Amino acid sequence: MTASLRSTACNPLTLLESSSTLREVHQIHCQLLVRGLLGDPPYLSKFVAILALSQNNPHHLPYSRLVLAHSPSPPTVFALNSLIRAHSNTSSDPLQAFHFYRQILHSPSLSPDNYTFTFLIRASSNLPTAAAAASAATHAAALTRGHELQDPDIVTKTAMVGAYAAAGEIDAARKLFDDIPHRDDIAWNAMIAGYSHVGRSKEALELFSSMQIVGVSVSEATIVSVLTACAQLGALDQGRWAHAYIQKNKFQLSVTLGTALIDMYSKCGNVGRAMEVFRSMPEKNVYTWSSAMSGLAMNGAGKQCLEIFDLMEKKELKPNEITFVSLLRGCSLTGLVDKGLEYFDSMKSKHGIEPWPEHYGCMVDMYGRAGRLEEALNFINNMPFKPHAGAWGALLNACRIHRNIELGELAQSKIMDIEVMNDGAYVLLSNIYAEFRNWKAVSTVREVMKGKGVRKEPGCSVIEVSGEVHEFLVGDKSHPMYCKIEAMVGEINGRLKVAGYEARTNEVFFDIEEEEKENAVSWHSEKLAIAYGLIVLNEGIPIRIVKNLRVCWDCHDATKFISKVFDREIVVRDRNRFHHFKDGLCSCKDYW
DNA sequence: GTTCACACTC
Repeated sequence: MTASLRSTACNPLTLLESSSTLREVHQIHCQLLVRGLLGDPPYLSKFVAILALSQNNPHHLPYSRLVLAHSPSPPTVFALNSLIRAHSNTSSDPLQAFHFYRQILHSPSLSPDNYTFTFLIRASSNLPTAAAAASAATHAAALTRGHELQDPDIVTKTAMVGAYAAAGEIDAARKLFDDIPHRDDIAWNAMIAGYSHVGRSKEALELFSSMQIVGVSVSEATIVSVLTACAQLGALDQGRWAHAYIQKNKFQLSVTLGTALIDMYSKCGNVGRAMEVFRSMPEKNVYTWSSAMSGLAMNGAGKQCLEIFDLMEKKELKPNEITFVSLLRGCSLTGLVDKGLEYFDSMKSKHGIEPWPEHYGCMVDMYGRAGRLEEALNFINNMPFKPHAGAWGALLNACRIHRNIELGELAQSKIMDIEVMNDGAYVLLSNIYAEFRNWKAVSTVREVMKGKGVRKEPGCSVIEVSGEVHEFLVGDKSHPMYCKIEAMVGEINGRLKVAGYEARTNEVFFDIEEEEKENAVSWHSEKLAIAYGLIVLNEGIPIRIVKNLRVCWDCHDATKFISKVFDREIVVRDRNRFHHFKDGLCSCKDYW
């Protein structure tokens, strides 16, 4: 042993930080007892804190609780704060944090401080339900105001902004944020992250530009949230800008930042660039690999997705559940059924990972898309737990693709047993009836929906033009350039007709309100967005659209024609994958 | 001490 190592070893607490087995911890604990160091409350607190926050072994946290419970001297706020922090970070039971909080409140000699509240708020935001988290956050806020903490510091307030956002109370978070007198960069980051997190991406980007106008410094965390927002919106221009910002300001390409970049490029349809980032990253973790795989899968590069996974195995990196969701989706979207089954079986046998309902859903989807409906049904019937709505949903979607009414009706009724208000299930079933031109059945489904108060989620498409995001809804007339857009849709329809395109109206009859039925085909939101793109984007610039729902057959056909007739590349990201349209063809090969 | 990354039948 070298001299420097020996001197480190002399400090038991330093040694404790790297201990990964309970045996080592026992030895250090004994040593401290023998040397009488634990009689000193600050020393004891430090011991408890290091142990509680150690990520080396899941048994360290319970052990730290025992140490504190059996100590002769009363706990300090520091020790209890550390336990609250430990339970707010990693514990699967954040409610435990409140147990230690009560201990502070009940002790006559202790009172909570700003640290206590910061960690408690963090614990609140990790509670399982949004309602619980919201009420806990409110509680913490009330306590903070009622307490001698008349003026909670900016750290506590920032944590509260994050807690409200995590609870889905984003407007309450914004109110808190606006009330912080001297907002620092971290407070701005928390608010931007909050918007990104709940999917209010446009507001995230708007707040980011205000942040720059005010002149607050931009950090890695800011850019990560901005990239997340760009990914959700499919805002490639702004995402590229953020990437350039990273390079110009010489930010280190950390694992988090690189992963966010991969995700952004993938979700903006530029998977080639995503893979360049992936290859250039000096350090990667399971998030990085999973993101790359998911990006390849959603862009239809199933083979490469599998290659990445094989490479990961070769490097003996441990995949997690999400890696397998990405992998199985890759297999599913490219029709690699047998390979998919092999991977699915290897989850348990080779990697010791118990499949989630989502993995079963992917398998059902995989068999179903391939037209192997009986096997898909078998897979559902042999699930080790009660099939969730998603498994039946995958089957129902397969029944739509492969036109199977009987099985479709079964799947739909199973979904109704689980989720009465599942609008997607009604729409899929009615689309199956429509394929068979059974309008009576279509209108029955419609009546049932009406009777139960189920509404179809409205279609919405967004397009980014020179860094600005434009949103279109079905039949939306609110855009300032609506007149020109309307004229362009007319031109599109005219030129498509000449080119031999015929509208398929089967599916759309159900999609919109009765009175709009006539024009429905022309007015699906992506058509408005494409028309707008044709008006404002110069020739040769691809039109990129992001849609919240699945593309309907008609729009898919029409977009193929548009790509040929207008000689324009069109990239559409629908609810779960990309369609790259060029010269009258689509990258999905009509398989989605 | 506070802010940041992967998926999900649709």
